[in-house]
Amino acid sequence: MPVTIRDVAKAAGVSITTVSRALNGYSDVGEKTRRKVTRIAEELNYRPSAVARSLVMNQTRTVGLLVSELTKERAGHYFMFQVLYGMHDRLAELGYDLILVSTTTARQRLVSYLDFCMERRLDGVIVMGIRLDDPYIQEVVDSPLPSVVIDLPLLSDHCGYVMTDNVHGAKLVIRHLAGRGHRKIGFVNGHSQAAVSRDRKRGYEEGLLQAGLGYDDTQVHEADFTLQGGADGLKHLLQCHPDMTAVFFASDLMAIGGLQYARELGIRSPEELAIVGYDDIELAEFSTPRLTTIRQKRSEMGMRAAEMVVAMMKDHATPQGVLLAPELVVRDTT
Amino acid sequence: MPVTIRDVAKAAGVSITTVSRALNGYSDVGEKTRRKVTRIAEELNYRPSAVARSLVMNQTRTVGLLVSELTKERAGHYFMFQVLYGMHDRLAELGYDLILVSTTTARQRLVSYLDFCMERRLDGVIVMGIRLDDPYIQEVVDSPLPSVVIDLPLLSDHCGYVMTDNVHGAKLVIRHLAGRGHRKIGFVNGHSQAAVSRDRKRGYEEGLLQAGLGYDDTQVHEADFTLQGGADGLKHLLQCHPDMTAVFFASDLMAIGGLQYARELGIRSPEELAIVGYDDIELAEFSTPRLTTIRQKRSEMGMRAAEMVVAMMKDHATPQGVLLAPELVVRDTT
DNA sequence: TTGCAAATCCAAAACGTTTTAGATAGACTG
DNA sequence: CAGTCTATCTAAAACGTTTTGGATTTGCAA
Repeated sequence: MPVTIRDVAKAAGVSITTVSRALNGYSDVGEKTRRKVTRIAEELNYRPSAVARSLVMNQTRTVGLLVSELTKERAGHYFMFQVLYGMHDRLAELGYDLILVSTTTARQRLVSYLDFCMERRLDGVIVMGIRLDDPYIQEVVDSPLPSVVIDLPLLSDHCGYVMTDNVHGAKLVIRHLAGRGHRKIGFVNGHSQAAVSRDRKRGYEEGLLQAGLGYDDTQVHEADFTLQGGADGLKHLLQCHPDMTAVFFASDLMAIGGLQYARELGIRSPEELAIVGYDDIELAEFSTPRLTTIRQKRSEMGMRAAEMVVAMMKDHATPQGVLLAPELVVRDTT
Repeated sequence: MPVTIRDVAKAAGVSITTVSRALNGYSDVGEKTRRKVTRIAEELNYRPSAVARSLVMNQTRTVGLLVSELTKERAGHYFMFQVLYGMHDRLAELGYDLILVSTTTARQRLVSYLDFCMERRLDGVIVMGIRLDDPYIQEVVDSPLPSVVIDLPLLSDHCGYVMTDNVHGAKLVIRHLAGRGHRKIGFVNGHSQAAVSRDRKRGYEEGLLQAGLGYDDTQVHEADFTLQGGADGLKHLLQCHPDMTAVFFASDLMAIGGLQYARELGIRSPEELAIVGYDDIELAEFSTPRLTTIRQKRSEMGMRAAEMVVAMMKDHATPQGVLLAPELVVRDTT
């Protein structure tokens, strides 16, 4: 059995109060007792129980990560992994831990996501990969639990969000392509139940208008965010518009799928078809030809989400909507 | 403040003991009191505090996931994500939760990984992405905490492992290539500090001998597990052995890197160069040409690890070494 | 010496559960 | 009717911390 504060107190010949206060750096404990207690705690290899502490302090210093993509299609991980990395790293810095709350957990226990968080007494929660039609969405907004959503503009009393400015990102793409002289630009979007899809589509549209190019609904094709979806999207677009000279894909994975499909048809990029992706995942730099894309600062997204949820938890900060700036990365496909 | 067992007891007009026993399905509580208690608990939306329960039951029903790759190179996620998925899913089924314990957490707190687990009173731990020269390795083996390591054959009193039979997997590759008539087969291995690299190299070697082909050290090149590493590896191999007709890469990502490099040189696969990868990540099926590879049952790896650690925790099962069977997936590059 | 402030220390309560060891009441046995 | 058994309930202890409110000691001025 692990050594408790009582053991330390006994060995040091002081009360458990003193041990607690000595170890936690309170000022009302003498210097030599403090040293003695510290030494003995060290010797006994004492580790204060986080669970006992949580009980009495009424906070677990734990935030949940709710990710629904963990269960279904897993195309999301190219994007999510680095967000997770940044998030976890910053949380650790701030002294918080991360526990996984995929929706499967909730479903299998037949309790709602919120109930799970309540039972575990989580201090806050970060939500990622959630769709507009996801039933959890309402729960997140309504919940009094401090929460931050990634890639979905939910703002309420206890809910903030972090995402990239996708409208602007898509506009950057169109401006870039128009600048290269393209007049007919297609768009393979992600599924309509992602908030980012709506924004990127709006950016695409506004970008076209600003560039003096007309918007044509038939030049847009909606797919999922997978390789296959990208290939299918391009195929469909080329059927309707064989004279298209550039295509914008709403994710790098889809763009790479499109690139492969183009290669199969013997269409060379960028000579015959310019291609632009979105996200700047690692693969974008290593595809052949290297993919022009919009960079999202993924690990920063994670960090900002972590910071916001912590601020809400400990300083009762009011939730905010954070929009990160996208960045055009020009490589070989344009 | 959340509603406690005391509130329920008061509202139901019984003792807290009875509430506890009613809700936990004990037999020494009358049917009508049970119904009443259940109803009231429901009405008050009572959620028993997992932390209070953990304290008194002396178990947190939480296992830690220690993954070192979360912090450094992130090539690992193509492989790890689905392992994580299977692991988390099975753990949830078994009533356990997963908490992230990347090494950054430990480092930033200046406590060892084990101390972290002790403080949080984790019931067990699963380790992934660890290297042979990782300092944590010793801690894991020595620790009395039930642990399961993925892709590293560590077996001790409290430590089991789950991995694919990599020797066999590599042999399958060589047998397949030899069967296709290849006489000179190169090997781009992962870094030497991965246990899987050693095994795959051994399988490569034994496979060659069994096929009656000689083993030649200069036909092996060691890289990291990245796209770039694969490209560099192939480049190096082709310089020494321009007459090589097939190359086996120790990961799909490296193989895809090699494929790209080959395309740049105008070398067609499989006509001029057969290529085989390892892992069967999603990308393998969508590369052009589609990649022949060895499938690892990633989500099963996660599940088996979950099951083992749970068995060790609650049934004091003795740890085991689990070797999963690899599977040759023949596609277009051979 | 007395009084008082400051510096140290500590007993006990509290956090929200589970579990132990009995208590109470009703039913049955003889 | 006494005794025993069973069914149902509960008071209190325990888990390992933090915190509150005070107790004790020390040092120093009056």
